[in-house]
Amino acid sequence: MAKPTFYITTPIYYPSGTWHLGTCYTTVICDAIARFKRKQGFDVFYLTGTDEHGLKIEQKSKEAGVTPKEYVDKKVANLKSLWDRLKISYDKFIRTTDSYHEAAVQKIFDKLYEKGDIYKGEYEGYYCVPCETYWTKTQLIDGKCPDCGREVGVAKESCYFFRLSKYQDKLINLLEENDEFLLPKPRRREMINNFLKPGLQDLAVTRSTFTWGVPVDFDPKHVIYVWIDALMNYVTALGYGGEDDSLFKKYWPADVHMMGKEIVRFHSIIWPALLMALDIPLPKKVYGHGWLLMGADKISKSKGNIVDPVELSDKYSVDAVRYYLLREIPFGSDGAYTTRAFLSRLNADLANDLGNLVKRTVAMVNKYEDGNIPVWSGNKQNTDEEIIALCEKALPEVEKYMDELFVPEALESIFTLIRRANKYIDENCPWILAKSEETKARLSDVLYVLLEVIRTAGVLIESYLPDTAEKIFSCFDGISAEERSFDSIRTFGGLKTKKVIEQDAIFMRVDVEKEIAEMESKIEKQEEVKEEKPAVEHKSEITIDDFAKIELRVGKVLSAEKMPKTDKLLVMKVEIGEEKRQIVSGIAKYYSPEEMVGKRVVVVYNLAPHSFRGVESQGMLLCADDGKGGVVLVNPEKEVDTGSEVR
RNA sequence: CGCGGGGUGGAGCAGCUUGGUAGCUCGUCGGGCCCAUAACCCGAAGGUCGUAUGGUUCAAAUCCUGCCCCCGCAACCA
Repeated sequence: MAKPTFYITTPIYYPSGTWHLGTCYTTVICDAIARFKRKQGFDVFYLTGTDEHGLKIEQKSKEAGVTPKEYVDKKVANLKSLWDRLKISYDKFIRTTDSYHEAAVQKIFDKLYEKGDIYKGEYEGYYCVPCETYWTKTQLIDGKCPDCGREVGVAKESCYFFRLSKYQDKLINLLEENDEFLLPKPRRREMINNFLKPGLQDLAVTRSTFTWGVPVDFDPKHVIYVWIDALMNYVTALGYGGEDDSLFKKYWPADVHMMGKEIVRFHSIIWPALLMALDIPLPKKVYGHGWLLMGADKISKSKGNIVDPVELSDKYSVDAVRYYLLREIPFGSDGAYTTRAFLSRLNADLANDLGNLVKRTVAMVNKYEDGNIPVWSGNKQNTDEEIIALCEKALPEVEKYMDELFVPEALESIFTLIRRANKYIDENCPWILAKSEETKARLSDVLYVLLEVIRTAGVLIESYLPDTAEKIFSCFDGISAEERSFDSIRTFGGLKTKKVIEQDAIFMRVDVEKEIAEMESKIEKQEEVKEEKPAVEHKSEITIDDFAKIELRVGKVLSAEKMPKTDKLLVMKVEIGEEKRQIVSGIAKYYSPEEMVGKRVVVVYNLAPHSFRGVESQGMLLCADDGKGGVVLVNPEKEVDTGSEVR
């Protein structure tokens, strides 16, 4: 009989920045799930990859002075080596620049077009000529290009649309009826209430403002945009739309699409709609996990994102990193990375509980049994029943959790067993049993029980921490494949190996305070370096005449109030000489209405009025970035009359 | 009233669906042990379970209501 299949995917990553710990989160979780399923006997296909097209890549590569392909090749090589480092057992790595993918995407596009689900229309928007970019009305800043600040014009362009609106009812139905499709549950309501219920608009699925992408084959001026290009990877990777679609036939529909919550929207609305249009069965599950937030560490906000997964792995082992990611972050909600939490977990669970358990047990077997693993008499005394029961129910429990994708809970079960074993040692005091001939038999049983628990833990933990399992197994001389299987731990007593080998500690304790101090000082140094050469992007040079076009005047805030239903907007009345103007500014997060009143400010006087949510703003306040995402008002150093010009 | 989640001992979480002993990990303190990685084991301190000392009930962390505060999504803005 053919094995049941299991198809799991990560999103495909966009190679425009650097890879950090957050990048690893989804991938490591999927890896643990994939390994676990394989071990359960599933025929697993684990897919990951990169989404390599788009304007940003085109721009970044231009800046770097290389071709887009060269640019992404380098990033992808980095990513692959990161995955290798973290022992990611993906079965396939798809790149949207792979030729089979590009060909399949074109084919899919054609098919949708022929079917009438894609049509050619007019895209109307605000176009900034120098930037060659369209903006929506809401993206414009004071009516100007958010990138360069220049005037934009209304432009029309032909463009292809996907009839997303056609699938609205089906999608609502899908999310409301199918409990399993989108998890965790709260995301479902978010999608329904925020996107589906208000109504879906057809989706522009091509661009002609950049060229780095898959062209529409019958209209090559247009490039297929991310929606179809990227999302389709989940099926093209299996050969859909290609010559050999045997993998597609075998593995589709996907069992789990795993992703961060920021892209749940695309996967739970656009993706199923596209599949419906193509008459492809829908994936069974879309899971949007929370984020690994950086820098909740008291140390400082900006420091967290310097955490480099490779560095952490080199310093503390790959499995320490994997364990932290799998164990510490509550799956549904967000978790924050802190160095202290990372090191505490490493110490408490991996070094103290697990590492030390293995070490002390093996040491005792060496000391009291000459390294020979005793034969278990089967006589159960004291707390034997309890620990044996725990051992036998460990796998079913872990399986139950893994079925629901509760990875941290699965690990918790394993460590409950490990902790129980440490207690078992104290309850039975093997060193006392070793003192008398009469208790030798009992000693042997106790040691056997311990070794069997350790083996069980090793078998269970292999999917999460492959290196650690290997280290545990290496303590058992010539352990068989059978003894490493799930089946061998369903009933207690499967340990058949004869001898034990003493190994180095699996995990060493670290001095938490010392390590944190070290990391801090290192981070400070890195920050100093950063300050020396800030990567500021400067605008192109202007003449004094250009500058003269801008009229800046000093104003005084007469009144200020928060604009209802917004977080960031303050509506102010500002006195500028004889005049009073209403100005809306996005500073509510940094300045309260009360503290604004009476403040002198610098106003861009001749800025065209712009309406925010129906409230007109007649000018703009000058603010400086504070470098931490906030803003600071610019005001005259000495008191001057309102209305006076700033030059 | 845009939508949703949450506020439980010093920290991070569970418990709430199906009201009735507030549980776990870390940290702190005391003890034990000596096989082991200053580790392991036991015990203790510490919680009016955001608030109204609101409502329902014999009984509420758990159900209902008002309010406050956090967070996410959306919106909006830098």
